[in-house]
Amino acid sequence: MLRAEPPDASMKIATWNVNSIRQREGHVARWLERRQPDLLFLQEIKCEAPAFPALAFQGLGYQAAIVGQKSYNGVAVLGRIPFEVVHRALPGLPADDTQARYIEVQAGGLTAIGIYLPNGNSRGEEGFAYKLAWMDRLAERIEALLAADTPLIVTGDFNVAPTDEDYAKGALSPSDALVRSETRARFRRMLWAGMTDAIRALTPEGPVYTFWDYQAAAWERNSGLRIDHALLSADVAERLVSAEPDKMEREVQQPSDHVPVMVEIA
DNA sequence: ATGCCGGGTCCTACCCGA
Repeated sequence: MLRAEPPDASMKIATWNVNSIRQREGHVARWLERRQPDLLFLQEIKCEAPAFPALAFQGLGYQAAIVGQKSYNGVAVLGRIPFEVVHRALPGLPADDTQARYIEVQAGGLTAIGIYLPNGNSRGEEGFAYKLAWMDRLAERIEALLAADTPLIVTGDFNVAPTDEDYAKGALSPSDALVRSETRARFRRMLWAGMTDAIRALTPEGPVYTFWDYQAAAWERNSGLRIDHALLSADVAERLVSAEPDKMEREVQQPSDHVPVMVEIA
């Protein structure tokens, strides 16, 4: 007689904005071998699916699902556990929106969403309005899943520094789309809906950056931002063991400007 | 106030990032 599947003993879920997967294939492969995540969400792969080096990752035991786009954006997930893709675009966006920024999967008893949230600094107020609308749709998606008691993690490049502790002095203008009050209000809406900011749950104070600009010696001056996040539903947050950026990846040759962030769930 | 660097692409100046 088969017993019901017990919850997975432990899961490691990571996110990484790689700033071109073709430039960072080796970095990702080495990181998979070193850190062994169960799921790794990627952002800014900057290519369509046929150009994604899926075979290289398959050789390391990881299957890929790709939501590609030429030149800009593009997200993917690599998994060493079985997963099923359930959405390849954020529900509620206009049908003619072709920007590749969202992937939703079911894996290990969870719903896991990887996002590349619009930056909002390009194309003036129109670009900022696009960011805010995207955040409204994301909050609605989260609220719908929570209303159905779905164990949930939403992770990725949010392009939001939630508080003034989340960016180095001088790293951003107060009018930047990453810190504007309208942006932060929408991030808070996701927290108020019931999501836990995993990094801040374990490190309530002080700088915990995930991004350092290539320019102006930002890494050397530790002029960073905390904009890559993992938000957890309450039942998942109860199982939270660790949530940290891997700063070693900013030291390597030709790094991404973002480092990976990994969450471990008991 | 702008560029700094580093991706991308109609391959070469320009767009985008945060």
